[in-house]
Amino acid sequence: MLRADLDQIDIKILRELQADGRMTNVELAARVGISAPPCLRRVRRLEETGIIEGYRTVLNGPMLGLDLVAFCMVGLKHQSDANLKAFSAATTAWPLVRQAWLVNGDSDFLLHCVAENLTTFQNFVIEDLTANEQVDTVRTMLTIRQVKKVGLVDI
Amino acid sequence: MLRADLDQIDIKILRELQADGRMTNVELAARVGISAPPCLRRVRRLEETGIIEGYRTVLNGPMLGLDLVAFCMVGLKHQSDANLKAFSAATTAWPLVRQAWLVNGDSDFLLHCVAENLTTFQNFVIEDLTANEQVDTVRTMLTIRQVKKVGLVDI
DNA sequence: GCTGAAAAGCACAACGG
DNA sequence: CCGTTGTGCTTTTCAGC
Repeated sequence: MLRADLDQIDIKILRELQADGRMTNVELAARVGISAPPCLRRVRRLEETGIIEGYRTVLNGPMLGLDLVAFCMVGLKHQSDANLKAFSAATTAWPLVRQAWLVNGDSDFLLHCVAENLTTFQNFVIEDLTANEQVDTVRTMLTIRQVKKVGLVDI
Repeated sequence: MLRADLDQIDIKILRELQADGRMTNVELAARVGISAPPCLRRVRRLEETGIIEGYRTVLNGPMLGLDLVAFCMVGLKHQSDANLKAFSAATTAWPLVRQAWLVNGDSDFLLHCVAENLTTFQNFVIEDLTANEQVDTVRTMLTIRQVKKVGLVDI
């Protein structure tokens, strides 16, 4: 199932659910203009085909004592497939790293990190990241504030 | 309400809801070990205090024809407060930009962008981003693949 | 494909421990 | 604070169109 197989009602459903993932099926059906049972069938199909990957609750980091968001650009010593896989596995194991991308350009990986404070983050960079045997260079961008916080796919 | 005011049951609730934001209250209550009504009261309190910011449905980008994820590091000509605000407003208006951070270091902003393909993205960079009167420098990192896709806050 | 009705399950409020 | 109870709504299935 690809975008070509979605009609306008499916697109509407995805838009509504992105904005409010806990909307009841009855309200969703009313918003997209069909009755509840076919609406639920459409949602289930979108889930089964994988277009809907899941439902997440978004938490407020600062209220939970997570005051630092940073991005790390990491360059590896060697870019062999085995090294890329080994470093990927390492990022998966580090709880500070919330998302990681393999990228092109100057560095090899971009890490999106969240930590309690600067001390926690620096300890991670020194003790885990730069200490990792795959890692050659680390450049860090500390965030001051998030100015756009959308996450909605524009469909 | 801060993290200090959360007990172990609240923490469990947040963990469960992060992983599955559409879990029913009955199932959530069973998982955290209390009955449904007090569980729902806790969830409502977490919502009202803002620790729970909202519920989102996560979609699969490639299945929707969004095959390109990139990060742009943008430097402004002048970093006055008015310029920062003007550029922040611009990022909000661009649908390709899904998240934007004000950062320290070499550049001023980091943009997380999603586009259909390289052509769409290059058009955005040339026609919107570098054409913006605030913008001085743009450095782009195209992603090859996402190796860690968590999003769960480690609490 | 959709609609409509019916049964099962859930959310939510009220009350008592 | 938690738990129990009860009501109304939602979900979900199963007909029929």
